[in-house]
Amino acid sequence: MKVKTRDRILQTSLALFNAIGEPNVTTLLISDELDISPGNLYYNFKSKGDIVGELFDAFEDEMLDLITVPEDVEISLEQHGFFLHLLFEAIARYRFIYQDLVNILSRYDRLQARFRKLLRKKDQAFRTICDSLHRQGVMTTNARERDALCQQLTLTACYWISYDSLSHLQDRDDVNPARGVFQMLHLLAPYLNEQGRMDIETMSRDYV
Amino acid sequence: MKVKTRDRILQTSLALFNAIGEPNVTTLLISDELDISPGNLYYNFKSKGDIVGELFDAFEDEMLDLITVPEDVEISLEQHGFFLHLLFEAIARYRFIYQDLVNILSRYDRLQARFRKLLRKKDQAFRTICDSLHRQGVMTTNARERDALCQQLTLTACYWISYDSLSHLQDRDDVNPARGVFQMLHLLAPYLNEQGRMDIETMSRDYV
DNA sequence: GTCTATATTAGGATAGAC
DNA sequence: GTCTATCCTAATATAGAC
Repeated sequence: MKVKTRDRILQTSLALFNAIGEPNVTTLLISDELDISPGNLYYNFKSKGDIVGELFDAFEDEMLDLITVPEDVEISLEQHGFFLHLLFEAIARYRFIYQDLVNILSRYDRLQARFRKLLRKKDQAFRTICDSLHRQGVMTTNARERDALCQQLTLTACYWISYDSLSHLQDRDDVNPARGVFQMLHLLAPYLNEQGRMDIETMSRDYV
Repeated sequence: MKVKTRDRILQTSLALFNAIGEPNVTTLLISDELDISPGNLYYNFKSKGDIVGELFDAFEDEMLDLITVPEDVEISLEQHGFFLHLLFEAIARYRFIYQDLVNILSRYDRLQARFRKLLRKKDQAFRTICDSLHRQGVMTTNARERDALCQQLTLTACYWISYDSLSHLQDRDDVNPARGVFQMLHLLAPYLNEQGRMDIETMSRDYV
């Protein structure tokens, strides 16, 4: 059975947004890429903003799924690394949001509060993980250090992909989450015990 | 003597760009704000891109001035704090560049290489400072830690202002550099000796 | 559901009078 | 140097036939 036009529009829009930036993608470009007419596009979506909105819905769903970390189980460093990997993959899939964040949130202002909420939840997730590592004796921080660290993790998760494509003059297409995960783990490193630091080294080696 | 129209255009454009984002500022809005005609604006500047270009020139000058750190003098933690303060002030003055970075660099592509160069120089400046702190025995890192740290400092300097205005639902106008400086110093903290960590605490207290 | 053709705007930019 | 009037283009969106 054929994929519905509506879904093809979403897929192609996402790909184009990620590739050249949402503000640079016109509805005409999307329909051209799909070999359909602009009229057809507008039959399926009331506006370009609706396409963005629906992609954001999907993004939000994936994120919420991911960053809901249970508070009552202990999390190993390795699990944390895996979590980061999934997180950076999800971000990469919807990187258009991150690459023009201020612009997009200012033009589609219903998205602002929702994105902010995700940030807060992400921060909370990192906090839960840090606390778990602390309880296990893998990590040592006081409350202020932990808060600054988690804030730094949230910021880095948010902007790493932009920074990475800026400094590595690479194709906007092939994004390797490994460097991001690596950088995030290195933020934890100074607060880990000897064993933890060694684990991180091992993980980074297996990774690249 | 009156300020030249040309300069007033630059000032007002900068203010508007910072306030609502460069992509949202039309040439008509600029001329309206100044109570001059759009024709007058175009008499002084060939295009909107030229205004952006000239503001970028000024930004580049200020930055180059700032991040040229001498390698043969030792730098105290306090001096480093002062340097960061100046850096964040300069970034705040030209925050429109940072807030729509990908977008602006993609539309005015002559700026890309130049911005990248600034990033590299900034990274270099941090490296010089870290090395000096290391020589003074204030800071201890191996080469890899130092590189990851400097990269993290560069990234944070670049995006802190966006992140800050995102998480603190504040006016885009009043930007306090203190939080940014604070966050940057806290990235160094785990690698400092006892005295250094205490100095940072003192500095952050005096600061807020 | 899909097309073609067209309306509507808005933004960047120019011409020519003063 | 400054203004008014206007042009050009590109982008969003709609109408109506098939």
